[in-house]
Amino acid sequence: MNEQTHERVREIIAAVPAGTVATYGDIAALAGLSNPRQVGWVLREDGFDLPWHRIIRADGVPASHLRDEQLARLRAEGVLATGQKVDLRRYRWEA
DNA sequence: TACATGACTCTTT
DNA sequence: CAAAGAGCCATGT
Repeated sequence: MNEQTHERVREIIAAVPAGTVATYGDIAALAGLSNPRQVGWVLREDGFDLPWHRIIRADGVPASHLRDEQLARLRAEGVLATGQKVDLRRYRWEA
């Protein structure tokens, strides 16, 4: 993994404002990555000090193993979810 | 080098 | 609306 790219991903995620969400694909595109899976990789390896709960899948559902925790944190920021899906049209962050 | 795994996404059934 | 398949790329064994 490229160091610069890695840092760029971290910066972008850190820049996502509270009360909004972004998809893995969004972050990947902004960071210049072709594959969204790389974003997930960065978060898994080095995302403990980042607002990881604001990063969700393209269908509005958070990663399965973090689903509950993420939805809880988002709800606390004012991001409401229908069932397990967040309304991207309303909360999606745009750079 | 080859194969499996995973915080993904898109298209087609 | 749910499920399946195919791309995708970094890592670990």
